[in-house]
Amino acid sequence: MRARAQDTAFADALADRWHSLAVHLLRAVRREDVKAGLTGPRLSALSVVVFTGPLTLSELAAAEQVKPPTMTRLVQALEREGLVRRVGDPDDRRIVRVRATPRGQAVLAQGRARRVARLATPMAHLDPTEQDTLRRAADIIGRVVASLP
Amino acid sequence: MRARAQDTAFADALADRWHSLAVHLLRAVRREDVKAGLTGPRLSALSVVVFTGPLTLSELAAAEQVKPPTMTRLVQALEREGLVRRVGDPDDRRIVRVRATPRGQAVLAQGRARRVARLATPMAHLDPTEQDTLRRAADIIGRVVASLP
DNA sequence: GCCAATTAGTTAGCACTGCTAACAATACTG
DNA sequence: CAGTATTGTTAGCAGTGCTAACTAATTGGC
Repeated sequence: MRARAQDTAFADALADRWHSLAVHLLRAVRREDVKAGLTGPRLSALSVVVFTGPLTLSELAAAEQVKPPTMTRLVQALEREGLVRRVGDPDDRRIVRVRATPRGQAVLAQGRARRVARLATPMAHLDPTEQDTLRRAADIIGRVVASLP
Repeated sequence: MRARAQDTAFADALADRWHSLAVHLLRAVRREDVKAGLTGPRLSALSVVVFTGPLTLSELAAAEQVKPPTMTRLVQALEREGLVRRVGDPDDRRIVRVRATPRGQAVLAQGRARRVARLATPMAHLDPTEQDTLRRAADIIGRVVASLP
């Protein structure tokens, strides 16, 4: 059994490393987003709308971990560009449902392809063992991140 | 040998997953940065100044992958808060060297500890096999990210 | 049924980051 | 020395994110 101090130091080093990796990964990927003609947050929100289907504005804000006023503005921008449509709910007229237009779906598919390709290309060249390590690590990191308050 | 299409699809899924993880990891960590009284970019710049020692403004901008005007503003903010000092170079008077003050070093140490702790705590509770997976995955992701243009 | 409390979304205004373009000051070079 | 290159700054823009304050609609208690 390792001493507690050593465990902590090891975990600190891991945490530091992963933080740094996240920063660099995102910086690299974000450059690609620009080419889609959409900023990161807009592309990300559009992605949720496309894949999760019509959502209320609040649901979308929660999914993107953003406050409602911020999402209002993102949706306005997406709507101005014709990528998304706001549909009122007949039963509860306070509610705004957001759904992707066909053009929104197309733009997302392209932007996503570009963005993912940037990471996917080097990942496709890893050997199968390494790919498997990444798959398992993703689950672990996913749990760690999900556990954060 | 697997078909090319399958390899690509697997790598795409991995890439997508890691992109999403990076976004969520950083969002969680950034909340901690706020408690340091510093925003993410300022803390990050301060970190480079503290660990890499005195740097010119351009070097700092390059290290943070940001354009000079952005770094000028970050350094101004850090200087206003007494965390950093700008020192002119006697040999080349165009140059501004940025160095951390003792207070800057102290603030960084605290903020960094808080930020890292947020990730390190759940990571310390992983079993050793999982920690090892993360360590190996970090190297792989590091190589992938480093390979990006 | 009606008024109060709650809920969904919006508007306004702020701080911050990041960019480009244009500029000043200094250093280098033919 | 004149012209060019480099370093850093200022100005002004677009975008994100927040809180506070507001409107409109729904729900609950009486």
